[in-house]
Amino acid sequence: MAQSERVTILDIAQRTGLSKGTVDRVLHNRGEVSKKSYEAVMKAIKELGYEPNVYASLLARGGNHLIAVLMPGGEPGSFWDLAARGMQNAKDSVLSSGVKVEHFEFDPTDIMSNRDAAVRMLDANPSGVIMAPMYREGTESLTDILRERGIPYVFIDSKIEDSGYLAYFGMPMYRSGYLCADMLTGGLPVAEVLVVRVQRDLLGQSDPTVNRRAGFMDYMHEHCPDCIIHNLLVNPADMEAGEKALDEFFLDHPGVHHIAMFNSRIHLIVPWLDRHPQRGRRVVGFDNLDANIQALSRGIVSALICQHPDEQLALAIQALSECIVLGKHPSRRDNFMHMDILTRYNVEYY
Amino acid sequence: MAQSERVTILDIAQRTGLSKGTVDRVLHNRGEVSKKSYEAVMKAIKELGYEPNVYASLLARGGNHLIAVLMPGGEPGSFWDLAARGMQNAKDSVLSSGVKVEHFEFDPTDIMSNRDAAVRMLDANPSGVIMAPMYREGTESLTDILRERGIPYVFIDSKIEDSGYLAYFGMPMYRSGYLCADMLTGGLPVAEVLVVRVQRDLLGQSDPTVNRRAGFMDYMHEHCPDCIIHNLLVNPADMEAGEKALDEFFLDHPGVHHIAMFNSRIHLIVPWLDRHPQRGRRVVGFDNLDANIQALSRGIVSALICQHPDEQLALAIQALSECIVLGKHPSRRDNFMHMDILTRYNVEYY
DNA sequence: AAAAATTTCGTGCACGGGCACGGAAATTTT
DNA sequence: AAAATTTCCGTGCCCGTGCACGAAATTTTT
Repeated sequence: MAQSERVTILDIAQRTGLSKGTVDRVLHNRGEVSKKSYEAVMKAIKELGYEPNVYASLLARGGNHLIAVLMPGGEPGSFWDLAARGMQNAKDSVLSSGVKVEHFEFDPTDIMSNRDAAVRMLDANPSGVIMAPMYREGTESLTDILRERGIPYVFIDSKIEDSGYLAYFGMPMYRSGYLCADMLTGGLPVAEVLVVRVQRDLLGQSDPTVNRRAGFMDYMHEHCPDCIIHNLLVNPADMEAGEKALDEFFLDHPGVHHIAMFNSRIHLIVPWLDRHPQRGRRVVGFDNLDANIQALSRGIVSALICQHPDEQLALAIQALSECIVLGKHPSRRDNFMHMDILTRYNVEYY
Repeated sequence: MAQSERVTILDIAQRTGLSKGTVDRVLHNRGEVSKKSYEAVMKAIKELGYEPNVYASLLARGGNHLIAVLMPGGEPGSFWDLAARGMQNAKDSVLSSGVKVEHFEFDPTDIMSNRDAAVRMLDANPSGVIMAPMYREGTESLTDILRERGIPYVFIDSKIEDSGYLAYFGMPMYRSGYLCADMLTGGLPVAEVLVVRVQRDLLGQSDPTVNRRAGFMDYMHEHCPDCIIHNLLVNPADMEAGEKALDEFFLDHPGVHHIAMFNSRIHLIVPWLDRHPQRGRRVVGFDNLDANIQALSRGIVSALICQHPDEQLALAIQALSECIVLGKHPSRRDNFMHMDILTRYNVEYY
């Protein structure tokens, strides 16, 4: 049974004439080993092809690791709530590896809340961190600390360049805008489309949908150069005014039947679309929020482009946990999630 | 630190006034336990919420389990090859749980080859089996043996009813046909469509695409009742004749611009489409074979509906491994995979 | 050269569960 | 009721690694 002949720490202790304690010390290069025996052990490890037994290791350590997730909270059914759900699922799968996961929420509109959450997180002394960067300087000073302490961190949703992040999981934003345009027009010439956008008044916060918008515009220029692209700004906090604006717009432009939105809030205009079914013949939005899904299966929304915030979290947790427990580095640093196209006919098995 | 209070076998031994040996016996219901103490232990397990420590368990047992995968082999890039790739990936993730995965290939067109692979597989004495049922009786006699030996098995791709399978992972075939029709027509009325089908001459083998075809037809009846649906049979082994048939067909029906196929072989007609770009304005097929993907990104094929054979395998292996190692049963027995819609604009991040 | 300080190393227990062996308790037989 | 079974159960060692503690070896100091 050559296969069951596992090389253990004792084998290499015996081979070198040292004790398992010493071998252990070099394995974790935790010092207190003479150069001579260090090299002897390394040589024996190579020769015998030693590989540590993960189980024994986890058993002994008691596996008390913590992965801290620093990302916004959100109302039930919102984008970040979906992400949180994915986190919950992934939790169990790594719990058996002795890794716990804790969510440090903050208010995405409040920079102080972000700082506060970061401090609380550091106090918890995590072995790894997952974060959604929202404010550049805040994130940078945090990553400085993490790098200093040797704590690996991964970005989700968006990333900040040039820091030593372990991995990034997100969506190709530009490409998603391109795809959105294709889904909206069906590849056929369209005379006019309406893009509904959401007012942003948050200083210092970057708008992640700008790239998406760029992709959308480029597609239109390339495939539909004569199309008129209307824009309508809407305030999510005051949809009454928003609906009034829609009424007015369609009074002036009765020929528009194609509507798109670049963020996850397409559901905001669903009540209005419900009352004006002839207006939105083709409606495309983003993200599988509960409200969006519902509108999709009712046929109000034609298609949703989804990026699996839950899967992002799951993969991030997975990768980070492997790094912490097994010391493995992810095979790819930048991971672009695939974009799923959802229609009312494939949504039910989603 | 209430959180680090793991409930161990000794805790429940103490609680019941018994010893860990006895507790162990009931955990693996290996008998030699009086009814009274059996129930006491079970009660304590419930109350304390005991969960076995996988690592300790694997450490002690030496964790030598084998999952046998009984499914067809295939040329590189083919459907079953994709599945095999998914298997390879999943392999690593369970290897760390002490579970090995072995692929027992067979020739899907040869029933004897199937039998042969099944015998070889049984000889390997697996702890769990994953199989793609192709021949009804062969599969049934195999599952009889497995059930007798208490070996759990899961079906992928298609399933055979009424046997004690642990789980099933596959695609909702009917629904996929429905979706195919929607993607082909774009929800708009179409006058004529062409369905290219593949000749089957394999006796005793069931055609998994019949349900897909039914879904397609139902959609057309409901949304496009006036559409004429043409059928063309093609022999994959003789595409020269097939292309001639296509030439003839379009001579008679120059108004057809919508083409669909119900299996993964849309790539067969791609060379022909290449030479007749005006014919297939809208072409829809299934499955992310390399050849199909290529045709998609070149714009020859408009959309592919994909079912992730690789993900099927990954999930199946995952579920089976959890059952073997942890004794957990999957939360859902029949798992319909979601269907992904691929266009040339979202394919690159797939 | 002896004492002190420092570096290097070995020993032994812990982690949680599997399992064999033998002994105690309950049951059956004589 | 004592002996022989049978049923049931407890003890103890093992899996391979982590880590604390203290001892041995080496170097530095007096």
